[in-house]
Amino acid sequence: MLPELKIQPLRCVLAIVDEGGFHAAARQLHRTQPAVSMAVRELEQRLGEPLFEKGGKATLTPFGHYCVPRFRELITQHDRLSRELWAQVQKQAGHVDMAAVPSVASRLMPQLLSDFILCYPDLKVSLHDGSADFVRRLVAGGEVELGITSLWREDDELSFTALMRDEVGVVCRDDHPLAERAELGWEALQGQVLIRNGTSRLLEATEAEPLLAESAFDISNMISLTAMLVAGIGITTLPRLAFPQEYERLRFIPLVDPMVERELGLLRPGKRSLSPAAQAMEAFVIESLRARPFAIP
Amino acid sequence: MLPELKIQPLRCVLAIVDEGGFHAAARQLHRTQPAVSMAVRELEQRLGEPLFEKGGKATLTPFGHYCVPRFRELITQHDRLSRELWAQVQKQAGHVDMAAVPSVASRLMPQLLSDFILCYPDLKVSLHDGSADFVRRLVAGGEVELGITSLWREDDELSFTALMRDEVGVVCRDDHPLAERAELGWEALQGQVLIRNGTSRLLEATEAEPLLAESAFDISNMISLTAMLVAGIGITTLPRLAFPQEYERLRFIPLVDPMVERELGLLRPGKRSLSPAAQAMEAFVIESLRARPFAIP
DNA sequence: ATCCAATGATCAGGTATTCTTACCATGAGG
DNA sequence: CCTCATGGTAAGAATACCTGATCATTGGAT
Repeated sequence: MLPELKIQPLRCVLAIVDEGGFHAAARQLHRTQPAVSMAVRELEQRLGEPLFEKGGKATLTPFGHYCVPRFRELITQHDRLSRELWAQVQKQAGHVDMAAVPSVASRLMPQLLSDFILCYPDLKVSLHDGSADFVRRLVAGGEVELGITSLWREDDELSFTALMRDEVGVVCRDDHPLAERAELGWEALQGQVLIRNGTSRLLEATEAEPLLAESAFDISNMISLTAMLVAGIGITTLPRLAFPQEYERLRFIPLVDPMVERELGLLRPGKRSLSPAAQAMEAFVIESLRARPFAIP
Repeated sequence: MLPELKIQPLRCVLAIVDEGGFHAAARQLHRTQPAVSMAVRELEQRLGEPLFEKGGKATLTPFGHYCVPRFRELITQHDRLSRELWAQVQKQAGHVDMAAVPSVASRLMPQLLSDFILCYPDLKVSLHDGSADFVRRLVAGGEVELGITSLWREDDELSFTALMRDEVGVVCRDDHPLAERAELGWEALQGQVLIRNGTSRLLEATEAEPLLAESAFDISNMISLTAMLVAGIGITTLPRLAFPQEYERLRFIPLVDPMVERELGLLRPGKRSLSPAAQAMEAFVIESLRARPFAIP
């Protein structure tokens, strides 16, 4: 019933009008002149009404005059869309929603993002941060496309790419008896006031697990935790990256017996694919973190 | 450089999304399922980015989600335009600019237009009126598409279709000595006060031409002319259709010696073609006036 | 007047595109 | 385990499309 207008014939008509002739139009369109003639004729008989006068010159009929601005409008819309999609695919535009664990968000992401926008100046990035589980839920729920986190629970809906090792150490105030030690074994911590935190479960299923039973506090908030450490109330264990190095009085002593480390990496939806912008970010994150100390090759 | 998006593949994508599957989409589009698959694949590799996830079900990628509303927008625009053009061609919409000589405009057009809009309820008509020469100039200049007028000068830019004969007669007041005559020859008018008007040149090159030399007045405005006739100041000649029959005291006496008549007909651009709406009007005018008294078959 | 250059139109031919028919792989449910 | 649904794949056919050569007409120049 309704005629299906194709883009190219419309473009032909506009070219004829703009260039003022079939030959010139053909030149502009990189076609031969008969192609232009036939495209127009096909369009005309599809519409059931001629667009150009029959005699010699390329003159519009009244109906043609009526059509041209409308054709031009549709072509403009088409080209705008085409350019827009192309920009997306070429990563010259787009948006990435991502999430990271707080230590990564504050210690790695600033540099990483500022490098990223140098490569892709027109991409926009939104960064959420929260616990590893929070990050996992954001990725699984599709609210963000990528997460940088540590994974402890396998999930076949998601795919995890390990990128960095982050060793666990003991954090205490500089006047603590253990503060000057270069490294520690877990036995040295027995009897100490140990404050649990969100990362403490890394010690589970290791030789150091008995320590967890002794701990009196469990502080998940990082600000509160550091306040307690600075006040000398106790000690805690943290991955190195989560150690708040901006506090002068706190010390980080690697735990070597047992050696405990978390694997930080990139979490992405396993089945679903990524937006072009997120693909760029994914590749960029992997390349950046692989080039760092403690990287997992 | 920029990919040329075709309408049909986009429609495929929307159908898949709306119907929730390739098979259902194919059914809706009256295509086979492989055609849909291939259309999508072709579009995807033209964009350089998949729109649907690869595994089994018809699920959009993030890029697909990004595209669908934009595709829908473009398709909507396309369909709107398509419907609009179709309505024009089918004469279900459109506009006719036309012009007519005053006698036609006031005596024939009211009925004709009211009949016309019964046939084409959605067409709009603009009617201008003026002297025959004014009508000719409007048509020649493209300001109106059709004119109904009498033609005395040939013009190969325009094409004229004669439709009605309109005989010239003498108009006088009911108490005039000639008022009761059933018909007149030109000799009977000698010595009368003859008022020229815009139609008087019809007498030129006829036996009655000497009368024109005697006339003292030349009144082109119809209101003024009738006022003078009603006042009994003189008599004039007019085609029957231009005779203002609403004035009870005026009489129309056919001039039979010589028999003078004008041909009223339809004037249209000779070379240029007409808009669909004007084509409808042209055919309607010809058919209507051919069915009238004094018609020229 | 006559030639000439330029314009569109036309037609035959080959090439691409795009549809269909038939068949395959996979996964969910009985 | 079988069946029915999904979508994907391959080969043939129909269609659309472009090209190259040729023709008819027109408007200037000579």
